[in-house]
Amino acid sequence: MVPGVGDVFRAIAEPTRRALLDELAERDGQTLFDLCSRLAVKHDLTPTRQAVSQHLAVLEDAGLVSTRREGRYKFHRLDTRPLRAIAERWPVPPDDPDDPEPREDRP
Amino acid sequence: MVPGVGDVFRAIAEPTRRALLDELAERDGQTLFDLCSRLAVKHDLTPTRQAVSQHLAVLEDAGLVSTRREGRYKFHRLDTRPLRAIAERWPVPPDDPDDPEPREDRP
DNA sequence: ACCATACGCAAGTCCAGACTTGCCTGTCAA
DNA sequence: TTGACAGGCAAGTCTGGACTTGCGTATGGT
Repeated sequence: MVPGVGDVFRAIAEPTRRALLDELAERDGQTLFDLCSRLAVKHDLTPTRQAVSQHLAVLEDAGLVSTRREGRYKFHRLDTRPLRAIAERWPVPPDDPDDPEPREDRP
Repeated sequence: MVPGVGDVFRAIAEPTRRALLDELAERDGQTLFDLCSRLAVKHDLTPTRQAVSQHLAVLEDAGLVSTRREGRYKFHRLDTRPLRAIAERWPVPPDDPDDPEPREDRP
């Protein structure tokens, strides 16, 4: 498929998909089953294998994940470059330490 | 409401809301009606006033838009700081010019 | 007082998309 | 070949959320 960059924004709108990106950021080249078990153990997420597979497809569509087949395995790799479009679209001012502003809710 | 930063990711997943952010990035302090007409003229989007109002509420929830009441007017202001969480969560490598990678689909 | 303006609230409709279920294909090892 | 394993495909369910409709509430002008 020619990368029309199937909506990066929509891709990262889903918590499970964000967790998948987190996992891949920590360790590249994981398989579908690897990611399934890591989601369960580290994120308390227990979607079915097919659900995860569909999420990975969305991420791949968005260009955020690239894959490499090897025998019966399919390895997944994170590609953060599409995220650059966000930073470029709405430039963020430099961080101001004493600025009581919302922080993200991650563990 | 205490800013739990009501999902910044979900907020920017919607095309109309992204257009609203674009408008506010270009000109701060616009009212609901201002934004409605600009959406129509510049983005070919014609949602009803209520739809836009609801979108703005979502953006405000996410901390991406702050508001200031003045008489019967309510002015909206863009705040990109919550977007910093995205850049920090998945660091983007420095730009490599000869790198045939997806670009965004904006006009 | 009156009316237009600027906006909010609440209930209802409707569809994209997240998730499941069931079955199928391909790969490797014994 | 047989079985286990890694993954894909397709159809169906169901819920969140985008959008509309209709009415209500302030504010400001004349």
